[in-house]
Amino acid sequence: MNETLGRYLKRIRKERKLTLRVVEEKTGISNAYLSQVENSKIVKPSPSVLHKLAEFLDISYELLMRLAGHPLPILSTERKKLEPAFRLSSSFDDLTEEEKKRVLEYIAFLKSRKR
Amino acid sequence: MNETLGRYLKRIRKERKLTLRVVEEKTGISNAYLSQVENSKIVKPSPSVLHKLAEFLDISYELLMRLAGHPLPILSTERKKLEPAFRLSSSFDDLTEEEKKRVLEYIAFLKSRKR
DNA sequence: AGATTCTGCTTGATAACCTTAGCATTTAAA
DNA sequence: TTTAAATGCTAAGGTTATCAAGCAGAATCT
Repeated sequence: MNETLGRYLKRIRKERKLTLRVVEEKTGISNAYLSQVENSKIVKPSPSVLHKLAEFLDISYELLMRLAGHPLPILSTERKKLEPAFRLSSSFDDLTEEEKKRVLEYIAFLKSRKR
Repeated sequence: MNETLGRYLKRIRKERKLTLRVVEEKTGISNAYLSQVENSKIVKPSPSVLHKLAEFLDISYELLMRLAGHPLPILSTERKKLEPAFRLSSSFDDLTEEEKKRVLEYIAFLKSRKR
């Protein structure tokens, strides 16, 4: 199955170990609605809803818009030239040593699963 | 009165000397609906509708989104202001694109948890 | 164990978007 | 001038997004 808005959002939420009700509390979007979005009962949430989710989960609003099938102002292909896909922002430096370790462990974990 | 979506669209259409029905023909958006939008009976047309209008009238989709009150992705000019990117250790490079994305999301999440 | 809370989900209601049909006035054709 | 077409609009209805309430099973507590 290819990546869809609902599948993507559910995966991210699970990765963050968040419940539907926690997301509801922080974003104001009802858990009932979130459930429907995650299970693709709802096709096109409004930009406003997608923006709240992107902000709280700290993921790309632009990606959510694209997954929802909303037209985007600037082609993402053009934008990728400005921001090479896989660079870490300098905010990595802001992490504590403990957190940096966890990131590196997470990378190691991903690699270990490859075989 | 300050500039609203409806007022702006009506002004542009008049400037182009187009009728509601011509716009309907070319965009597939009903003249009835267009009338309601122009007279602010409708507050937030979908991004899809705004995109069709922007294309046909040859005006900025981004501006229409802003006038409609839809959140916008970060503009490319603002994005350039972001601090220079920073590369992680070589182990990061061995990951697949998908895995890199997850790592970045995880870092972003850790950062967001701080406050 | 039994009780209580947590979690994801479904159902029914409301609101907003959007269309089809049609009306009133203005414009243009005859 | 009479008739026909064009134009903007509104009313009514369908479609879709969104919420409030509540249910069933899982997890947790006592």
